[in-house]
Amino acid sequence: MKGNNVCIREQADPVQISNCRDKIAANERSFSQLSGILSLSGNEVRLKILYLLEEEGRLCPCDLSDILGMSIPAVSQHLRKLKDGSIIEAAREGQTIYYSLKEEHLKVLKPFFKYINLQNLKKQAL
Amino acid sequence: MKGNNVCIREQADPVQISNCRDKIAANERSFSQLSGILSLSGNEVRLKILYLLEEEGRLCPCDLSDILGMSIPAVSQHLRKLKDGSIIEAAREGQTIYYSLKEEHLKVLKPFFKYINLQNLKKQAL
DNA sequence: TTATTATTTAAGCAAATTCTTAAATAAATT
DNA sequence: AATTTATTTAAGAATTTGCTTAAATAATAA
Repeated sequence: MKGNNVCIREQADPVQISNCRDKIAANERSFSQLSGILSLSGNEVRLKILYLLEEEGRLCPCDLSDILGMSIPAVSQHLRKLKDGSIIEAAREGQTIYYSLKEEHLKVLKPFFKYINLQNLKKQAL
Repeated sequence: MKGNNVCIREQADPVQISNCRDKIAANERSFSQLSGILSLSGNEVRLKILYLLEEEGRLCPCDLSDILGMSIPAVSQHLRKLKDGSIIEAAREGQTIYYSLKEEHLKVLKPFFKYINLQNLKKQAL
């Protein structure tokens, strides 16, 4: 960011700006963590995967690929991102690997599932 | 997606898979809408902007640029995305344009602000 | 031990994201 | 009318994302 091209508003409130800077600085970690979770959930395929895991308890890459109509490597790569973000966990059972939601970030995710199901109810009420 | 490279599990439950497909199909619009909001909020800069608008009521690009320490065009382009997504709205006042949160999607956003403030309280409790 | 099944990994590519810089609007001031 | 101020827009570059295809693991079955 260059110094010029900057507007120095006369009406700007330096106290407000300073307070805002403090608020941002005080929550830097939270913004980083939360935006991480949100950007993972903000992909339509991954949001569907999370919703399905909530509904079904656990699912394997093979079934997810079947349900979502996309290739297994594509699904697997989404699952890895979610796992890297500590949003889901894997449990092996023979050759099959079952993925499920981790408790850790469920509080952030639950409202999303509620939103989806609420929209569905509204639709059915018509 | 190619037909081969597909695993046809013997233990796969065709009824479960069919039900899952139905659930996804029934909520296609909701997934699209919600993932849109989440991907907008999933950028750290935009999440900060949304948080600041919630805290302050309204802010202009100039002040946001100052608070966040980034160029005005960069901020302006984030604001446009948020406006295109109906998450914020603009109100002109002379040369200054004030942005604020729209009521429409506040229900989805509110938990994020609560999360940030809760983390902050936890930190202060130490 | 060889083949099959379920999954992951890696390389490559097209598209999307996010910044920078420079130029264009648009309102207020001189 | 010309200048300043606040903001947007556009073009370009670096990075990230999300798929495809092919090859690599890893467990089970023949």
